[in-house]
Amino acid sequence: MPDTNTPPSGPRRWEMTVAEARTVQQTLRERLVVQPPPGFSPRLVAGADVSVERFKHYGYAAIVVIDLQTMEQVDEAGAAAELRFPYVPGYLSFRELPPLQRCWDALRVRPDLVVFDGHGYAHPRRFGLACHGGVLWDVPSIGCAKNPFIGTHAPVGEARGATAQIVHEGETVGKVVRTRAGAKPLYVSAGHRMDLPTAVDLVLRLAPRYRQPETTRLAHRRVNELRRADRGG
DNA sequence: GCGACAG
DNA sequence: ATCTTGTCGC
Repeated sequence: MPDTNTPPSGPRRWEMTVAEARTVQQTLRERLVVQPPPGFSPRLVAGADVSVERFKHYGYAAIVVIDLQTMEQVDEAGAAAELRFPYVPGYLSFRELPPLQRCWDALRVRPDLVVFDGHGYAHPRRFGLACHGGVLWDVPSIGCAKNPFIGTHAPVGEARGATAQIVHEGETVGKVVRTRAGAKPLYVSAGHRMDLPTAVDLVLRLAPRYRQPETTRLAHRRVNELRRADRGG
């Protein structure tokens, strides 16, 4: 019987079936906090991302931390690891969190917020990657995906800052956010210790110029460096 | 039953 | 996610 990845510490096992993973999601979901801490004003913001070699089961993960005031990087950690869970829509966290966990453990600073490259609350069981990671690490988090997953939404305005609600099963689970005019919008949802308005506000602050939040851009650049540097060596 | 389906 | 160059546009 697999461990349920009980936070905040203890042995965590990732060898499990999709059915078992679903049970883990439903169990951990009860720990999800849907409001940010009182007076939440993050300074250290982390971005997490994973890169996978095509047709391989090897992944390169990275977490990069920036100071929101200066937008400058203040810490970073990377890790290469075998991905022991397949990509199954709805269970992305079980594939990406193991290598990201190693990055998290290696960080020298404790971020006030983590932005994940994937959905959070906008998930079939309301427990996407950002929710799972946030609960495991007990840190406020945001899900910021490049593509839609669940729900429907009205057309998004063309101007930067325009948004549209993502509705699923009669509930607003996230928002489509235009971070840059002329670019595809982002799909934002709350993770742990977070709410939708705060998540949208932070994503726009983190992406003043480019489509993706600065945290995601840096993490993405880092994992690709790790992947390219590893082949041939 | 059929199609859809984060990275 | 990854395979991939140049090219159109602000």
